[in-house]
Amino acid sequence: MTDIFAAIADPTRRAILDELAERDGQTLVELCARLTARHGIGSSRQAVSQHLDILAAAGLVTAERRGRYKVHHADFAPLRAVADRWPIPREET
Amino acid sequence: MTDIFAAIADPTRRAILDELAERDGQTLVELCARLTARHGIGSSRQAVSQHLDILAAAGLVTAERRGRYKVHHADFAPLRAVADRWPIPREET
DNA sequence: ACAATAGGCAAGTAGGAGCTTGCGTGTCCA
DNA sequence: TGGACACGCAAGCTCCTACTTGCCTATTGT
Repeated sequence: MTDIFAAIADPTRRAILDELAERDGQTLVELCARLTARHGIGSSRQAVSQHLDILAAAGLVTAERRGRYKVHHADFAPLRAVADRWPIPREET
Repeated sequence: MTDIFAAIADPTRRAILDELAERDGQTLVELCARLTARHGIGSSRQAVSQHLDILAAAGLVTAERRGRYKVHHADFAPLRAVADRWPIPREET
């Protein structure tokens, strides 16, 4: 279990979480395609795979094998540690 | 205004925010002393100063001159962008 | 006035993070 | 059954980040 703050520090990893939040259960190549098409991120398959490893190590992503595919799911629960660490003032005006 | 996610990615910077959350209005040398004493962080004065620059660039820290001192304040409002980006599930069961 | 204190600026260094490259393994379909 | 597809593993490279080093300015107190 690595540092969750470091996990969300990278823009590409944040885009991956954005993608999985919008459409859960994507495969690796699917993520690559949509990152390129919708986020302007031209990362290679290996690069995205390494990012997924880091996200998984932080507990933010889980994966299950489906035959020759590997389906990825996002779990945002660990982000509570980020949101609750400091007293964020209420949305006001 | 630099990346707020990168700003909170460093453990030393998080400790600085912790310190300012607990005791607002500390000076640079004060922060150095308390980081060493209470967080086991032996960063030099210049290192902490550079961290404060990064936190200020992210809008998380403001500072005001008080004679020969410089007093630092934390502002956690920008962290809403972090807490609100993804749907964090409610404290479960 | 002078020493001590608080902080600032800038160049140089070492380690790590992200990416690539190349090849290997397992699964599905025609 | 063979080829295409989805993914895994590992070494090498590059660039950025955190830190140090050295010197400087400004303010305070005696």
